[in-house]
Amino acid sequence: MSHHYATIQFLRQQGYRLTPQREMVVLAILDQEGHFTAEEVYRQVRRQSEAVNIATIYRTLDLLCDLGILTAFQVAGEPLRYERADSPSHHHLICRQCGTMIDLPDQVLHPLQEMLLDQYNFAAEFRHIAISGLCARCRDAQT
Amino acid sequence: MSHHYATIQFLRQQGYRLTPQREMVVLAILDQEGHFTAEEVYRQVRRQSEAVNIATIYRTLDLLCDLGILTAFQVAGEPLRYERADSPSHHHLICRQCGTMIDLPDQVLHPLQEMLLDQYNFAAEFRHIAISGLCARCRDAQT
DNA sequence: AATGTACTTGCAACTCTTTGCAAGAACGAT
DNA sequence: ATCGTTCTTGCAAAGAGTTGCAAGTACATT
Repeated sequence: MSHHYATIQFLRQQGYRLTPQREMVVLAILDQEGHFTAEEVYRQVRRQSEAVNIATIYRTLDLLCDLGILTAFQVAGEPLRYERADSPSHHHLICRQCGTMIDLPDQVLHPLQEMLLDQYNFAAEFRHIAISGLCARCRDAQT
Repeated sequence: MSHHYATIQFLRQQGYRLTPQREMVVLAILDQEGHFTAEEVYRQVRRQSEAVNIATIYRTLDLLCDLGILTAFQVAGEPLRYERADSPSHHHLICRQCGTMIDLPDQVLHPLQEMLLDQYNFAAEFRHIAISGLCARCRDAQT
């Protein structure tokens, strides 16, 4: 899903119509690195064309999430962020005090995942989670 | 923290002023069982007095979170929910196929919590999390 | 009890996101 | 190439929550 044409084709395959707006959004998100907000995609798209409404951006990003091309996550109090689903799976530690975000590799959750499968017979799917807490500095500052 | 007077005193101890608005919010949340939204607290408080603004409700709930009297959590796509911090911590496994909810004792997350503290120096706070995945039955049905 | 200051509140405006609805457009069928 | 259906979009308004600012008030000080 790294080339925009593949994504466009996939859209059509799923029975969605190919509109210029959707194509521009797809192009814009392939340009982004890491995670991005709807607002950022909007600004990027607007550089190409005035004729796009922010509501369409939101709807398209939502659609791309449903199709598994994007994943979304939210840091409390901040706008929703999107990320390409083909980027390596990872999670975030977010300090509730200072807002620092620490990237967390996927495998950190493997032990928990195995445990839930063993003891609860439940196949947990951690797509893109954000764990809230206190970072080292804010914890030190508190005491 | 089960009696409202204790909470009120605690507020004052921390250097916050005791206003009728804050007292009414504290009384209202002690009335609630389980989790509740800002809107629900607002309605409850409005039954006592017209003279409270929704912004004050939000600010007070926010303050009570900071003080550790409440915790907040959000189910995606739903309004933020608050819960008394002294209620027993509970988590859920939610099957994305059949919707079954499995209760999860708090200590299940302890190993992960310790690991994050050890290796990332991050004090994770798991309050009322919902883990999505597939339960045993739906997994069997799929193969 | 009156006063001053700093904290709080109410209000209105604003941010982020979603939604209803009518107008517009993609695309399969003719 | 045209038509019709159905999907999409733009627009405006609404929902959820936050914020700046001026007015109000709790509380320590006198």
